[in-house]
Amino acid sequence: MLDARLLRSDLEGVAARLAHRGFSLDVALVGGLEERRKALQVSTEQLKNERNTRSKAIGQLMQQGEREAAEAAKAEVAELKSKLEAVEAEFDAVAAELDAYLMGVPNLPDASVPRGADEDANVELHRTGEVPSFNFEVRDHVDLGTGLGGLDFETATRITGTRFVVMRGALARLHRALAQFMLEVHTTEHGYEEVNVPYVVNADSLRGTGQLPKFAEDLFRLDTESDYFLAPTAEVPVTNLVRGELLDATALPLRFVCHSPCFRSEAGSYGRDTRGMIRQHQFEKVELVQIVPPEQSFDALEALTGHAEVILERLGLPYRRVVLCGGDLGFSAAKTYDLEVWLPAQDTYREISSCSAFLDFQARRMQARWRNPETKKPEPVHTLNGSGLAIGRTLVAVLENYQQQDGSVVVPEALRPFMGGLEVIEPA
RNA sequence: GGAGAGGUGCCGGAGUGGUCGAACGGGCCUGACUCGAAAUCAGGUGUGCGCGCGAGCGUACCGUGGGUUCGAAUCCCACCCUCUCCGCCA
Repeated sequence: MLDARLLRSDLEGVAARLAHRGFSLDVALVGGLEERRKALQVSTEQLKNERNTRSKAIGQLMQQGEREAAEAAKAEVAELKSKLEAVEAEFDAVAAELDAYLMGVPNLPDASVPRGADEDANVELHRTGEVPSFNFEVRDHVDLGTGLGGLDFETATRITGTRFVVMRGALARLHRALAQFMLEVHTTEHGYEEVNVPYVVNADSLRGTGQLPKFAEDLFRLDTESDYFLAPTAEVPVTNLVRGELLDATALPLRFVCHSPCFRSEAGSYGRDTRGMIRQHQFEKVELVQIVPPEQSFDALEALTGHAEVILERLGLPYRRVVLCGGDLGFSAAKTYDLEVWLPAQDTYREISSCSAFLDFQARRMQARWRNPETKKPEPVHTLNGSGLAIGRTLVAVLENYQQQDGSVVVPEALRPFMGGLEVIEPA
């Protein structure tokens, strides 16, 4: 949610900034609604004031035993009341319309975000790690995983449907080792508190982080009666830890790391990444979330992205960092770095982590505040999150980058302590 | 799932139709006393929204949402949550 005051004071400026991310703000609509809202709010509050004052007077008349005067006053206020109801109904309608529109308006891109319409305009910032060269025909993770007897897409399809996978044996263990390794690094080296949260979240939480109201079709809803949804990312439950809170300055920054499954309907991505584990309805992720004082936001984004990069580096996976252009920015983000890992079989870099600063956008929706010691006033906190990392895609990257000619896969050294010292996963 | 009790401010806890944003106690902050501290005394101490350059004023908020009423923390309805007991269960 954008700052209503900013919207009022500089509607054109806001529209211009939103245009950078390809969103066209309906200036006439917002301006018109805002004008009506103001007039209606002022007059409803005036009428309420009058009603309250006169009702109190009636109370006094009653106590003084002046029944006739009281009855007369009641009749008058009753008249006032019907007028108030009409104005208030109009105000409610206008306020609801304005609010509904604004809940669908994305965050302002930061000034440092490159211009551009889509991912082609994203800017690569650096590449790290050596892209491996193979003197044999590389296999993709599907062939490798199937050959190792550990990835089974057909059985998953029988159990559930497409875009699910069954992992077995050493690969299931490798998958678990990745999660453990990431949690271990982030908790012991990067100062994150591990949290375990519900994977089913309510609509208020989803509105708070920005998945609702606009992106309902991307979510799995448990049933039409309740407002329960499967979490599409731990960002939702973890960021909402502070929803409605007024935090003391000494409590910040908060850093949370959470390993969780993620559920996405992937509506609208039919035909994309249909092979393998790249795009699944269910996958696991280790998520990093930070709640910080406003002035620390961008430093925290650099730090958090760096924390995710450490995982890639320790695993010896080549990757690059790109900064998303305005047009490729997610709904709630002001600035986003994507980390893309090298996938030999696709001969390209693929997203494995997305790290974003949301500034006060989510906090405003969530009413997550801190007491600024300078102003002594409650102000929205700033939120950030990033994958540290997506586990399924990391598994894909490990398999493909560490494959051997005979179809075996070398276990990256960093993972061996989590796999009982196993060095190589041999074909079944 | 069944039966009962209950949800009030930072905490405890009053308040069952009128001047209640809310007694009282505790906590916290400021000041006085003190060399300093304790104790004591005095004062202060919520949040959202709106209007206003501002001091400030208005409005809303006593689990949530509706309703009754001139007026609701207080009455009515629905829902949510917590606790106790029973049932079931990892």
